[in-house]
Amino acid sequence: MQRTDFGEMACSIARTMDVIGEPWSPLILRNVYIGIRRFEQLQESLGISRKVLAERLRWLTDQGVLERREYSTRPSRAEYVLTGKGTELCDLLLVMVAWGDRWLAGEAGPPVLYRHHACGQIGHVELSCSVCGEPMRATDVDVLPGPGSAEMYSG
Amino acid sequence: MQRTDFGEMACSIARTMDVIGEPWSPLILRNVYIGIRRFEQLQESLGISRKVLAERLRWLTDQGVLERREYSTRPSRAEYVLTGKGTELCDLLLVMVAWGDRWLAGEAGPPVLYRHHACGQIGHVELSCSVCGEPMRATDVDVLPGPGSAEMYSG
DNA sequence: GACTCTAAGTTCCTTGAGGGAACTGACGCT
DNA sequence: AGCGTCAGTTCCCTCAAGGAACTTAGAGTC
Repeated sequence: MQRTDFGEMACSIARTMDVIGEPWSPLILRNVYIGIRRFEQLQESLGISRKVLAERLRWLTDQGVLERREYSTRPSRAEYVLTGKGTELCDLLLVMVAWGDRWLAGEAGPPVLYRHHACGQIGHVELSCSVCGEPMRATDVDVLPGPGSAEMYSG
Repeated sequence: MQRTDFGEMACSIARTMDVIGEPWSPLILRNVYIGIRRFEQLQESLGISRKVLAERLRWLTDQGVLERREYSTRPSRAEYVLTGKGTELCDLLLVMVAWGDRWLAGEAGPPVLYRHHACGQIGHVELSCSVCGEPMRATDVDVLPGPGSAEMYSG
């Protein structure tokens, strides 16, 4: 639907939304991440239209987030795997999960749990500063124009 | 456009997407966050259709992410401010910025910089575990069904 | 060899959401 | 009275999502 081209905006949020902002894209990414890699499986597990799924997979592949890997050439059979770029995008999903669990899960509790390899505990992600390691949230930062800014407030 | 109702899925990613997954929503949130709070300012700064802006503001207000605050009743003049729920959602934007800056910024560099209050340095967010504080990324976790899961792989 | 099954898409049609421009209502200013 | 501002609403058009059916190409079975 998105006739406005977010990809050209001088804003990393808009540009990120351009890549995975379409509905379904994060869910496709999530499923590939947990091991659902093939067209048929993705279609069934998500209940997505085959047409839209094909479009999204092509887009995500074009963007370098997924890689289409043929495990059979005749007939053409493929699975989709995360690239490095795509794997880092899954970090974003963890943050969405943390927020969704906190604000939208309701009585039933979180639908999925994440066990951290390092400590073996069930936890969620928190944000910290890449420089000092202290917590870094939206309320803890000042926003300044950077080198790639076209104009004030556009990025 | 989204005829599929993500809000009812047993998946925190889908439910989060239901709240801010529509195009423009994250950008509206971002602008409110940096102080662009009024209809006219939002419309002009984003170049969004007035119709769509009105729809999004109503939706985000209904979801408890924004609060419509009238600063004049006659005539009706309002500004939109972030609720606690909405402020925490801005953390998600910081992660989108970090990814977008890293993978999409190109030659020009990041369009916006974020200075951390605690250390005064320009940095970006990194993800850490709420339990042990060590880095926690998509590659560092196991995914397990939780109490609110309807079925395997649905959340 | 014909029949069925599977996987990965593609094609076609309908509906509804996004975009844009114009309009509205209520006031303030001069 | 006339213009400007703000916060929307209304109208129309186009294009994307949803869904079902179709296609292609081989594998397995009788």
